[in-house]
Amino acid sequence: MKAVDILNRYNLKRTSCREGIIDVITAANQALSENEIREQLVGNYDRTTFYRSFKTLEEYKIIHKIIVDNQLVKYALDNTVTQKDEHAHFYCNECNTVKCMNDVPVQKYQLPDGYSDVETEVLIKGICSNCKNQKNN
Amino acid sequence: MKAVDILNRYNLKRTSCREGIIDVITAANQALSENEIREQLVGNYDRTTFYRSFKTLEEYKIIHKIIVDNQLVKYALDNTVTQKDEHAHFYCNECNTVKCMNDVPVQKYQLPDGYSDVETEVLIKGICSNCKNQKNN
DNA sequence: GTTTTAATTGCAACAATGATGCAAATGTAA
DNA sequence: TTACATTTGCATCATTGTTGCAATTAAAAC
Repeated sequence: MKAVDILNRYNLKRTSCREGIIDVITAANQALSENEIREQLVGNYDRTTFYRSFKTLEEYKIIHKIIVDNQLVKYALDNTVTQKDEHAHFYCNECNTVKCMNDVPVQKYQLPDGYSDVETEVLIKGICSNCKNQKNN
Repeated sequence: MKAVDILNRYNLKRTSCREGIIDVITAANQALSENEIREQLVGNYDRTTFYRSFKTLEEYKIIHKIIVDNQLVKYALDNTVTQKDEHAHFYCNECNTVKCMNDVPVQKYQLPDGYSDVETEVLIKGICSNCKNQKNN
């Protein structure tokens, strides 16, 4: 889906900053940090504008944050946009990339009596296939 | 285990700030935020000291952070100290508390070819038994 | 195409937080 | 009690999240 369509769907104004952020995230096959997105973005935006664009896109659940070790922040398109189910995230300890594992659904957890779950976040850390290959060569 | 013993085990100096932080976290039956810990702490410590104590305790894996929605930060004793297995965390959307679900082990996820996992973090969001009870009354 | 209106931008400014250098204070072991 | 290494508190700075406001821009109405 094109950035314009996504923005329209939520009645958000089509500004170049928002459109750019969505385009960059869509094009990437991994979650990107704020800086990685800024670098790939055409045009230079004020810090505040950039920050507010993210905030808006998050509020409307177009993108979502993934945090690793409470430091590294990466962004990816949200399920509501990609139409996929709740999925696990994978963080590679080698190359520090984050990927949405669309084929790895979040499992159901059996909670103690009285607890009810609404949503579950799963972050798997390890070595990605890319880095594994490089090690074997 | 007493705070002193924990510090000794890692050859960390027994300072009142470190000891206090560990004591407060140990006494609580839920994960606490930095402010919650500071409030319960006897004595007043400089912002930097407090911050550095946390950093040290985290480095030595005595405590660990749990982040919810990338905003709320809570701390709990680490597995290496409590001797428990990798467990899920539960965040209550009502009372905003975080608990270590020691009885809810992290499940194994089947990753795509080439990926290997080292560690998995699970955060389950929902309603805790306390809040559920209050609603039913 | 022009006008109108509401949302967005860029800027200034501030708060909160993470981080470091350094002298004074403290914990630990000799 | 002394000696040494670590930690503390303070000053200071960088980064990041946030808001108010006037200027600008997007979208809708004409």
